[in-house]
Amino acid sequence: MSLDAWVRLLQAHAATTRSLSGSLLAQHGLTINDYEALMRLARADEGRMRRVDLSEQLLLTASGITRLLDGLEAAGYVDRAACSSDRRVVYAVITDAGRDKLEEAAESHFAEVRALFGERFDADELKQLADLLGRLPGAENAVGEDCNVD
Amino acid sequence: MSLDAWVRLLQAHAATTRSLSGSLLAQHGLTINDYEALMRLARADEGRMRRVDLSEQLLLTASGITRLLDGLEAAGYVDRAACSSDRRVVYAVITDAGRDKLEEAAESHFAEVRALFGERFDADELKQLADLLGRLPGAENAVGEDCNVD
DNA sequence: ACGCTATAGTTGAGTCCGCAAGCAATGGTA
DNA sequence: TACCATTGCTTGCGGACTCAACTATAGCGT
Repeated sequence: MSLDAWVRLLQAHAATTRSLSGSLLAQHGLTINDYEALMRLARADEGRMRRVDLSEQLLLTASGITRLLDGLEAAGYVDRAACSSDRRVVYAVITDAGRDKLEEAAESHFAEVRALFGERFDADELKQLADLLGRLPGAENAVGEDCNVD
Repeated sequence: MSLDAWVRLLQAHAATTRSLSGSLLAQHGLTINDYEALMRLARADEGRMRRVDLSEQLLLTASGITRLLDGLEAAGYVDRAACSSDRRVVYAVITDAGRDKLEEAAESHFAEVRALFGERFDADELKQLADLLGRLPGAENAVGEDCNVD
């Protein structure tokens, strides 16, 4: 059995992410994970999530989320909010500034993703790719990004 | 157009790499990149490569390679060698200990990759996946890992 | 022979993130 | 009620990596 698939997954991801993450950072000062966090918060009920849930979706550890949100809070894109029913949890809430930032970043991010993938695959192939990759563990947390473009 | 493919690529890679890289580190004390570097050196002519070429294949910067090799040198898996025709280049040469380590690590790494992918895809799907991912930029540096199992 | 630019490599500072350890609140169980 | 394991979150430390700045060599053109 050839292990090409895995090696390509590794390499393709590294290269693709580097390019996308790089311009996101350069143009908007956001990490891929910053972006994903904002996106998830924006889509969540009342724009807020528990840190644990966020960490699960972003595949980061709890401490990783703490630091990620530290940055987003410092930038004013996210706020903290207490939970009335469980005093251990500290909600992360997206602010208006956060939504603005997300919208601004999404536009160019989408354009790039579309360019990268649209150039190389047709609709059927994209579907295949999504299907195949979707079987790998962890992929169940993936959410289509087209929901918030409508 | 749905961007699922990209999101899944991101998530699937993160999860897959975390698991594979984790056990490689836990069982053999090697990073994925350590492993890839040793593999590439082992396969190279005379077991040596210029640092620049290595960095291009591993998709790391020159400084990243310097530090990676620092570690492998300290562990005794890699040596330095001068180039007679160009005094700027410092070859990285895999040592016998390095080859031993690689062989040892490859065994369990393969088993895991095989388990992860073999469980979820049949031969045709693996081929499709490799083909599709191979079109992404950076993937041309991917080398099938089956070459050194024969 | 001189200077200029390009290339190979290293180093310092800084970022992102995981691990291990810790604290506080929660929800059983006795 | 008292205890205790579990859960949510934060913090100190360290690893891997990048970027920018630097040194040294190479290979021009003049």
